[in-house]
Amino acid sequence: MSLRHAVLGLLVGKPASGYDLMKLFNTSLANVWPANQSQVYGELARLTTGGLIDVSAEGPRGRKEYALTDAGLAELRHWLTEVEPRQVRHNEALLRVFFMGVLTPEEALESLDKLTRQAAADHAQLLEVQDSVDWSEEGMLTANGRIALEYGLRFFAMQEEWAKWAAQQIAAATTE
Amino acid sequence: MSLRHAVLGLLVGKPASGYDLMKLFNTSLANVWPANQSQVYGELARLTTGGLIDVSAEGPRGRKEYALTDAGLAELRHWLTEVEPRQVRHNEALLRVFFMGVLTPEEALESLDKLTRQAAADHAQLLEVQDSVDWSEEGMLTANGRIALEYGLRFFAMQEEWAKWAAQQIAAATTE
DNA sequence: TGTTTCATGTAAGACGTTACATGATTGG
DNA sequence: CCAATCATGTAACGTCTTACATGAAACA
Repeated sequence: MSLRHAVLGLLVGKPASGYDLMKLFNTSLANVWPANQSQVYGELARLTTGGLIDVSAEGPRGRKEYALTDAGLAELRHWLTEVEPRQVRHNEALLRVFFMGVLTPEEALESLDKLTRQAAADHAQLLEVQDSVDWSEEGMLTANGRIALEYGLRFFAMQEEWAKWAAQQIAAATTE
Repeated sequence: MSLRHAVLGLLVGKPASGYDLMKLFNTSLANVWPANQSQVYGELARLTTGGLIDVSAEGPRGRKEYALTDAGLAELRHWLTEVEPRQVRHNEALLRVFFMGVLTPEEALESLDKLTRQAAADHAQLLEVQDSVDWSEEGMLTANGRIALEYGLRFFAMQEEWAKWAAQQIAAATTE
């Protein structure tokens, strides 16, 4: 049920419409907690019913701006401090590695090479993000955004190194 | 739809019952592609209907052993070589970092410390797995299992380092 | 005036989780 | 004979994806 907390978190400090939130999900949270439009609008309705957010303003084209209520902030804080993070790792890349044995060594190497290139590309893209963001602005998303971004950088670097190493292992076992 | 491919992959070379598969999901694939009993039995029924697997033997207590058909192996190979991996990263730990700004610095440090300890514990657990597995046995799961395990080791090491670094950042920004 | 952007919502179906329900066989 | 293990299946519920449907306002 973390979508709920993603929405609450994005509303901290500044009211936003479903449309605004979608933009945030597609940019800031794209690599952290993806969500689509149906999900967001549905969650906004449920959060409103539950009293965790409310409509703070209405604008043109039926625009509704939602703001966090006290109960909403309390729920977010409760989740952050009291609720144990559940770590469900569905790692499709790893699943593919597990079954790489049904491929020929050539196919396996090709697929690891693809992974390496993908990781390198993702890494480069994050570096671009890092350069394009104005880190001088103060705010929760920029302060902790930098820390989250660093995670991404380290993650992709690790993935790239690992994929290269894995390819070496396969190559070594093949020529053996 | 990777559950399907996880099941197909586990059936490569050796028929197994739903019960057998559950054990594999809870051990080998626990950190790669978790699945529960309902899911597995449901998927076995669907794969049988689709002709990707078939009942190769029946045993006591209604035991049904399923084996991969040619079509099933072809589907697995197709998935591994032709289907683009979709990378949906729902990273709850990172989501929490994003919204850490609503916590006091003390609370934030506490939560990063918890992450550090968790990563260290996970790392240690994998090391135990590494030591307990008999790597001399030849087979797809052991060959590529070692590569997948290395991924886990590197991943947890990275996570631990990163969480420590993040705590330093927070601490530095606080005492500033 | 026409295109783009803003803006919200619903419906169908796939996928996943938890809990319930049942019973045979093995081993001590 | 009793407990543990083996073994399968269903039901209810919640979440996520994809697609459909609609229309107002801004801008060129």
